[in-house]
Amino acid sequence: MIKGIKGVKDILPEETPRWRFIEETARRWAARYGYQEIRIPIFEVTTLFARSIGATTDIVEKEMYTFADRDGTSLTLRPEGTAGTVRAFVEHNRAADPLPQKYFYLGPMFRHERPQAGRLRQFHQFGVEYFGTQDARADIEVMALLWRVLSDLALPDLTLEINSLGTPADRAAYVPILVSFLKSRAARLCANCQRRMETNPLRVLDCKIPECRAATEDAPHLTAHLSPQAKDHFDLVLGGLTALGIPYRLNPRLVRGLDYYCLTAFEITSSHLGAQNAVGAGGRYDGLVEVLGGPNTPAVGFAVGLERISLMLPDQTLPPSAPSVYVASFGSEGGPAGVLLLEQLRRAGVPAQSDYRANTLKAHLRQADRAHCLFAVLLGDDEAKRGSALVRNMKTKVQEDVPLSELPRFFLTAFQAL
RNA sequence: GUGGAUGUAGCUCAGUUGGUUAGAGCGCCGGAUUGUGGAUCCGGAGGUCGCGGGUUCGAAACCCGUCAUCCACCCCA
Repeated sequence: MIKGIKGVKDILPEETPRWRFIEETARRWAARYGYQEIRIPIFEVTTLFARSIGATTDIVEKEMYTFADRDGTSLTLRPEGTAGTVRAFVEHNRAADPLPQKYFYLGPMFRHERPQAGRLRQFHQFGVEYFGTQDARADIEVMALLWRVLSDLALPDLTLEINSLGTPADRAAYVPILVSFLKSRAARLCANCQRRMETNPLRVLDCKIPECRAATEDAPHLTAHLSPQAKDHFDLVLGGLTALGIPYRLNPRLVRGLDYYCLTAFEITSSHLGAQNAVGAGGRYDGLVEVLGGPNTPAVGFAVGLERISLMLPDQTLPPSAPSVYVASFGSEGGPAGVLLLEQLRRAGVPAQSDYRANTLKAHLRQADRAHCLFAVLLGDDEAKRGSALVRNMKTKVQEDVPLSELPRFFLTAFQAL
């Protein structure tokens, strides 16, 4: 038996309604905030990701699905959506069009990791990118949009954590201060953090090991070393969140993994997700457009994991499924009449189904029950002869005789009344 | 890439110190009710016991290997 690829899941019909609901909610809120959909390719030239995400990040170093095209060009399945969106922005010279520009995307991403709860090799993200202003209100808007989507979905126990990574210059000035502090505590740090001290000192602050956290308890905070501009920006962002009634928690240890972030960095976590507790994350990446060959264009954005949302989405949040009619036709005259009726109902816009295997009324009604149909149309030879059918309300069991020609209108009005 | 747990019917799981034709519940199909669903009762279909090797008179069970899934580490959405 040929099986699916490790970490790549089928989304079966039982689950597609919840996915559609999540996607529709995301689209609805994106539209309300004035974001337009962009559809970018699922694969790109490898160097795009290496350059934008950062050559030394885990994603680029060991998690990309990379393969050679026939001419030898190295291609990669997209591990995230920002790189492609920015590439499209630059390639189509969108910066020449009026700014700001606000995009959203929705779709599969690929990372070669060991699967785990809330982590797959093909997973799905909803993300937005706001191009063209450094104004803190853009940061606020993006976070508000994310908060609204997740709140609308009634996801439990969400926390918005926020930090400022400062400007690149701020970080350059801060890192030596942090490193010298870490060196003084090196003995108390785990082996990983000892290594991270060299490769990515900021990450040491985000280590989950209690000993490391204790050792870095009184580490100097980046937020205490912000330039005046960065500090102002951060204060405006926090003030804006408060004004909009969006609760947040300052997390000076929060560091985003991707190279391109600056200033605002945020993450929404939930305690209902197991070890992978981040639902979504984002931040500002003012330098990225330029890095990818475009004009200097500030930008903010976020991405959320749809699998992680789905894991948390309470069933009660889902809207009820669309009402449907079951056609229970049988007999030498009822059978053919049922086939016609099915087609007429469907063409009139009434969802209608039947089971062609069923030969008895009992079998038909069992199917109607199982399919949760609101009505069953009982159509045997007697009914076919007189040109009508019995409409049975599956809940109340009340039956009434309705002429065949009037059935489409009958159901349209019945469904409208729901 | 590392560690741990688990692989028996479509699903959830039993299966005694190794011992005949491998079981249950749910689900599915049919009957009891020759034109009325869900409940009940009865019957039926459905299995390379993950795969390969080994030990043994005999393996679902024990050993080795392998694959897969899940969870965790790493990292991240």
